[in-house]
Amino acid sequence: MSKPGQHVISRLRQMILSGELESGQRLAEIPTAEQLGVSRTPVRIAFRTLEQEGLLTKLSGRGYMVRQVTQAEISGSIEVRGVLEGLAARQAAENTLSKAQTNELRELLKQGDDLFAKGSINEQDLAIYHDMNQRFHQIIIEASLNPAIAEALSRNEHLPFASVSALAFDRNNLVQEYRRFNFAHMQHHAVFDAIHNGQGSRAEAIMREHANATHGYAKIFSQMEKNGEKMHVLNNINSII
Amino acid sequence: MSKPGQHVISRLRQMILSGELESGQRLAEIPTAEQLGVSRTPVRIAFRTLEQEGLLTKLSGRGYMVRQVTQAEISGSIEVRGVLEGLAARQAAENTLSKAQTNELRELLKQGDDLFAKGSINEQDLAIYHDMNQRFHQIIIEASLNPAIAEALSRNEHLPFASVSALAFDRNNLVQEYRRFNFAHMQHHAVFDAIHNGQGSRAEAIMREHANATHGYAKIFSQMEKNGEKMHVLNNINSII
DNA sequence: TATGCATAAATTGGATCCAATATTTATATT
DNA sequence: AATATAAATATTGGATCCAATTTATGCATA
Repeated sequence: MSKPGQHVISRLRQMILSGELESGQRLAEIPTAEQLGVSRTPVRIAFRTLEQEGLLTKLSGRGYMVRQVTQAEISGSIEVRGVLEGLAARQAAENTLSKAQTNELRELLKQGDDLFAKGSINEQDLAIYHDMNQRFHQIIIEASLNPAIAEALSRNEHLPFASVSALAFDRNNLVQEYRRFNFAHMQHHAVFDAIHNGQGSRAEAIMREHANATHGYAKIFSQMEKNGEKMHVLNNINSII
Repeated sequence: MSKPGQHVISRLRQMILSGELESGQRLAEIPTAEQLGVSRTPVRIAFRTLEQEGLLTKLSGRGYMVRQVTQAEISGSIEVRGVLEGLAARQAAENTLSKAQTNELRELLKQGDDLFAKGSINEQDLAIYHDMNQRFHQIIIEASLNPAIAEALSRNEHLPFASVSALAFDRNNLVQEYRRFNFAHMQHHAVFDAIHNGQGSRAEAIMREHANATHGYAKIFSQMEKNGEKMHVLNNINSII
């Protein structure tokens, strides 16, 4: 049996993000504790932590609920991420990248070039690009030397406003996804160039536009919502990020 | 005796923000529980909550510590608040203010005009302006209709990057504070005008500049730090906000 | 005197019991 | 049948005990 403790939080978080616990589903301490094979104490702490992370909503007197997010909230979150990552790009440009950061960013861009050179992508390519994209953004946030950015971002990291990056939600349309991600990749090039040349304002502007591309996915969710389809939002979102 | 429960969190938070618990001070569950007259359980939950709020730092195996913030973190936080409040101003302009919001903002600006018309301010004026300023910013954040902004801001609300607003830290120099706050007040006018005229980009730019004015206070803290003075940062910051 | 090891102390983590509160259900009354 | 009231249920909140882990201390040894 896996170690208990802090792991209850991770386990519940993973269950929410994977969609195993559906958006809107109610959770009470006792049944959850029994299900996980632990006592109420760690579950209580986990619920409060996940509530603060924005993954659970408290229902006074009736337990907790897996948070439901509306399309408006998704769009708003995309905007927030845009300005925060834009600030990161600006400050990274002002601070100058370290040699190691420059090298790793160049390597990531190179790998992306190879990926898109074929003129088409498959699901595996998307998975690869997903990881590369995450790393790309992470480096820039680190290079900003502003821990407050990561702190502000962490509140919403499970939400869908992420930069255009990874596994397409609608994987059936790989032609469209190729265009989408190839364009995002070109934006990465532009962001890097601006940062590398110390053009803070330019880097910020491109990064904000880059983040806005994610609105396309928000629209897909919106459409699903209208069609009455179940919106495993947190799940899908997380795949996209 | 006051009701226990959720109040342990509020009490500890207030003790930290007021400076009663000094920055860097260690806190353990048992002594804290005894001091507050409760059991360990609510204290445990409170510690984790306050850690997530950024008020406590966990020391593995040695309890918790009231968070210490460096001057660099303060400056970084000011920048973060700048872009978030800038976004709020932009979106408020795009959404159009409600009649009630327009009226209240106008009333606040009018009261500010009266306050600064005298050509000087005293401590009481600063306290009044503090409340007015908070309300001014709150309305704009609400008018953005973007809850993600408030959510991202909440993570840092106890930190010092706030908009130039309120009780001067260095209250002895009231002439300088008059200039500082009068200028901030004029920026409020400009932000309102831009929002009212639907000029989103302009509103955002002014708001960002407005937030940057707070850097002046960060420098004061920096100076104190160099002089080896104790930096009750959270306390002072909170008074300034 | 410095260092490594063993022991003691401090501290958090988990489980369980009891208390308080809010919600739901059932019942009686009009 | 609708409503108010009361009982029952569900659920969280707090206290306390025990376990596990980490840190601090002291002692022996080189």
